[in-house]
Amino acid sequence: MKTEFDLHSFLPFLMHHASEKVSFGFRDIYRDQYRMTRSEWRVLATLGQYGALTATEIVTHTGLHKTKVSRAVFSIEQRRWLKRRQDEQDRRILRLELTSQGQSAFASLCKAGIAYDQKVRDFLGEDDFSRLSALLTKLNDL
Amino acid sequence: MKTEFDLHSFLPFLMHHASEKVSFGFRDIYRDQYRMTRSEWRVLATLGQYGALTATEIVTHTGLHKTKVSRAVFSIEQRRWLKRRQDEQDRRILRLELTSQGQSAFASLCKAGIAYDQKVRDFLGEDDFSRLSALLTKLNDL
DNA sequence: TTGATATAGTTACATTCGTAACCATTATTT
DNA sequence: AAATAATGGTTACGAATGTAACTATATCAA
Repeated sequence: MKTEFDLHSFLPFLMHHASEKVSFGFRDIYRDQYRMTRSEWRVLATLGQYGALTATEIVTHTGLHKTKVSRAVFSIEQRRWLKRRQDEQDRRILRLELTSQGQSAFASLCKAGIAYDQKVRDFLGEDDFSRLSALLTKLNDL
Repeated sequence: MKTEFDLHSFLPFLMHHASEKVSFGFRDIYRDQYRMTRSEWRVLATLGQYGALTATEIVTHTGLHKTKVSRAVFSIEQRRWLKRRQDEQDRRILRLELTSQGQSAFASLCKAGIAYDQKVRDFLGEDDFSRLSALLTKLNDL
C-alpha cells in the first residue's frame, strides 16, 4: 500500500518515544531507590517545591488526574512522608505538607534529578537542550 | 524549602506534558471515530504501512510490549480488520495482514493523521517543527 | 536421537488507570 | 432558612497494563 504517511516520523509517535526514553531514565531512580510511581514522585516534588498545598492545587501544578493525586497522597502518607491538616475555614480542604522524612527524600531525589538533567544536557549539548525545552514549552499552548 | 530544582522545567516532566498534548489531539480521532486504543492504532498503522508482518516484527517497529501487540491484534481481528495466516516453514509464526476493511480504516486514519500533522506544523512553523523532529530523533540514542 | 535451549505468541495475575458516582462541606439562589 | 448547586476529595468499577509463567514449535548440542 502506497501512502505518504510514515508512523516513525509522525510527531505523536516521535514525541511519545522520546518522552519515554527521557522519563524512564529518571524513573529508574525513584522507582528502584524508593519504590515510587510517577504520580507519587510528582506529588512529592510539588510539595517539596511549594510547601503546603491542597490536593486541588497539586492537580493544577502537575496536570495529574485528581484520583491519581488522591491515591499518591494516600500512599505517601503511609510512608510518613507527608501529613494532612484540615483547613479551619473550609473543612472540605486538606492542607498537605511534607514531614522532615519527606523533605529528605525530596532533597535526595532533587540531587538525582539535577544529575540526570545534567546527563541529558551533556548528551544533547547546551544549545539543543535549551532549544528543545523551548519547543516543548511552546507546545503547551497547542 | 530552597532548591535549584524546578519540576516545571525538568525535562522528563516537560517532555511528558508535551507528548500528551500532541498525542491526545490525534488520539481523540481514532478513539472517537473508531473506538481504538493507542496500541491498536499503532498496530494498524504498522501493518498498513509495511503490509504483512509477524507480531514480533510489529514489536520491533512500534516498541510496543508484546502482550500489547498480542491483545491489539486480537481485537483488530475481532473487527475483521486483519487476518492471521500461519507460516508454512515455521509454525510458531503468524503472518498478519490487513483485510480490505482494515486497509480502508487505515487509509482514513492516515488522512486524519496527515491533517493533524499539518495542524501541528502550522502551529509550530515549519522551522521549529523540523527542529523538534530532529531533536526528538536524536533523543532515541540517549 | 534425545535433551537442553531459544523463540513466537498467549494467558493469568496483580496493579494501575480513568470515568463516573459518591460523601461531606460550602456557596448560592429563592 | 430551605432548597439547589458547586467544590474538595474519595471510592467503586471496569478497562488497560506489565511481569511472569505458560504452550507450542524450532534449533542446537551431545
